[in-house]
Amino acid sequence: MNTLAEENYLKAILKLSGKKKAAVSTNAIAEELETKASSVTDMIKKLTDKKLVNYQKYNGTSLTKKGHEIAVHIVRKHRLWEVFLVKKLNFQWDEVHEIAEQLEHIKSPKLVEHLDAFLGFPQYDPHGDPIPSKNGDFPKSFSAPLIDLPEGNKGQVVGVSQDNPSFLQYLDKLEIHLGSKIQVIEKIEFDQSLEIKINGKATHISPELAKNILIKQ
Amino acid sequence: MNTLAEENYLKAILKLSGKKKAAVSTNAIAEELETKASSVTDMIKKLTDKKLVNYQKYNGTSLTKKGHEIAVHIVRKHRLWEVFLVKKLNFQWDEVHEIAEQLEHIKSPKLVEHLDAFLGFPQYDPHGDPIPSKNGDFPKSFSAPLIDLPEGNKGQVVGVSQDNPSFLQYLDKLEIHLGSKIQVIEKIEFDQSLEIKINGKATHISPELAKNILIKQ
DNA sequence: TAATTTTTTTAGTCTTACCTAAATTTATTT
DNA sequence: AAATAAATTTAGGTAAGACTAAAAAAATTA
Repeated sequence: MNTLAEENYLKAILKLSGKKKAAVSTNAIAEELETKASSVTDMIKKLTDKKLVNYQKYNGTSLTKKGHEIAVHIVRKHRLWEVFLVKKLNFQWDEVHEIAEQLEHIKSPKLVEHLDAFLGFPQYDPHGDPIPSKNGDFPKSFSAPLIDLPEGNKGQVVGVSQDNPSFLQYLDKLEIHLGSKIQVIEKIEFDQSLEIKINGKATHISPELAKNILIKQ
Repeated sequence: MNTLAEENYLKAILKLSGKKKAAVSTNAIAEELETKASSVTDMIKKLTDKKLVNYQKYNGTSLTKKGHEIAVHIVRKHRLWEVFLVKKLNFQWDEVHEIAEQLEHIKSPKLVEHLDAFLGFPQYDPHGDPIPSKNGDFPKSFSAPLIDLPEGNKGQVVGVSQDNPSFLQYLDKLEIHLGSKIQVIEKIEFDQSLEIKINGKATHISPELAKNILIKQ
């Protein structure tokens, strides 16, 4: 069994290595976990001993098969709990991340499977992120950042690529939710900002925002 | 905010001190938490500094008002989660204690209140134990151990005073559940065992069992 | 390529929460 | 009341996981 700290390291490495499973730098992990590089080196050595990561001095860290499985399972729990909080306990989508950070570490395989069934085997969490199955498979999702949508095209919001509350609250204010239909009216070349139409209303949004909204056409 | 270890100590002291809020011995705490007396002394000093317990060398430990509040709140969370696991996730009553031991430490006041509402503000957990309110008040319950019921009398099972799985599974086997009606046919003076009638069937049970079944007449 | 900067690792500490062994206090017997 | 036993505390140590400061390696710049 793994400690809370170990689980958080595995999760951070998964997040940073992305789909290509690239090696992750010590500094990147330190920044992600808001800790110091020296602490990361210590922990990485421990995870290496447990065969959860591959590590060579000065050369970055990647997850082993076992480490990857564990990390994905934590993500599964995190996202299932988020669905529970929003769908069953009526939380807002910007309130659930922190609580799910705690709940994801509860250890009981049976609990996860019962929760999954209770929620009706959801495929996406309240932010549109895919929920891995029991076996670690992610549902396929075809989406792209709003900023890549060509001028004139329409699409539907299927996810967001951040979960910090201020970002999510701003989306709420703009009345942009999962399922909202957005049309790109104009792409301003000067600063990459966008003129969009949402719920019939025209709005102007920054490229920073548009990068973090995921669209399915 | 308190650590997991601190919370477990407060909970243990609450459990051991009972309704009279009696001072609890160092050894009793050590046994309850399966640790050593010297470790208990260490932690009690820390809790004293935080003004969560009253402690005088060689004279036992009791909870302060603040310590009592925290401990009761943990019990509240534990029991609400047990209700959730049994009522919503279809767990058996002997499976939930361990998982609730983890869930009770999740820190989010809003989560507890939303969960309480979601469950319909239950007053008792799946073992018949009273769930303290948000303010720490326990619902009144009039119950007594089955062993104290006089010969011939009938009563209804409203609770159990243990939650270890082997005890609960044995009750299931005997078809004794919350709400079951029991009549004491005969009290055997020799070994304090009981002849009882449950669901029309006569059964013989040990005094050890009868002490841990709570009855309302 | 040499010098400088950045990244990473090592070495040595700190705190939490546990431990064992020994000392001390309290309780129980004789 | 003295002797013994039991309970409790103190003293000193350990492992996990963090830290700072210094050393070493790698990357970048001049």
